[in-house]
Amino acid sequence: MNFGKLIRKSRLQAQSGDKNYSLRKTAARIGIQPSYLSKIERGELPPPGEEVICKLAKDLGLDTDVMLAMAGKVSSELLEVIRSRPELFATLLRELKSAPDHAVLKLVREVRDGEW
Amino acid sequence: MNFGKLIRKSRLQAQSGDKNYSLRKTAARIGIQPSYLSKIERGELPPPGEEVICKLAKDLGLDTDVMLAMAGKVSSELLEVIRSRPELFATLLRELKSAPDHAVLKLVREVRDGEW
DNA sequence: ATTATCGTTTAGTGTGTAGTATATACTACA
DNA sequence: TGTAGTATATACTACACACTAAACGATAAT
Repeated sequence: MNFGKLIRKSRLQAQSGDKNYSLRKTAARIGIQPSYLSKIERGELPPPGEEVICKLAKDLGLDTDVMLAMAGKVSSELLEVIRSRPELFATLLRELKSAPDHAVLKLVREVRDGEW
Repeated sequence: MNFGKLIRKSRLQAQSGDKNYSLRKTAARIGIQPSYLSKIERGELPPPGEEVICKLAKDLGLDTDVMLAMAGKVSSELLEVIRSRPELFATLLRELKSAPDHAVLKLVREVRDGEW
């Protein structure tokens, strides 16, 4: 499932229960042209920029980070986290590159429990 | 200290012990025009792209991730790590955003000791 | 029937990124 | 004094990104 198809699928699903999810209405809420959204959904144009992706994800109830990833991007907020302490986070991410999900999740829990 | 100044400082330092670190020689090794390197060092142009930054860092013995951060960038390798499991790493990074260095380092050590 | 809404088509714009190429000017030294 | 090495100035290129605007044809509602 690529970016455009997922957007269209989610939008149509939303539309089935709420007629405000037509392509035009959705585009209007997001603040883009209907033609642009149409082309994105059909994959005629590549995914939009971060701001538009975030608005779309929010509007359609999708995970922002996943949608950004599908678009080949990473949230600028996360980039800033890395840039603020590049050596530290570069090391951590490289170590975790091939760690299994549960190992990463374990770390998340540890941090969440405030172990410092 | 900004990107250009650090490059120039490091290059001049290297040049004091090895005359192959003139602007021209360095640019030639990196594979860019001397004029371009000059402008970058003086901040007349913004920092170069990832590839050139990496070559420069390597050539001058600087940390690649730090230099990328100074240029407002993050290694495409690390971006790929995040994009491969966006929910997981987005959560982790947001949790660690305001964690002190030693807490992050502790995690690095844990992972390094292979705790899974 | 007509007007409203729908998705799509066609054509084009502005901005940023990542450089190249060539010419000029300074400085030391042999 | 000329020439080798150094830095800087000026001008330009090529391409990707992130969209806008207007009109078109089909379908559905009033």
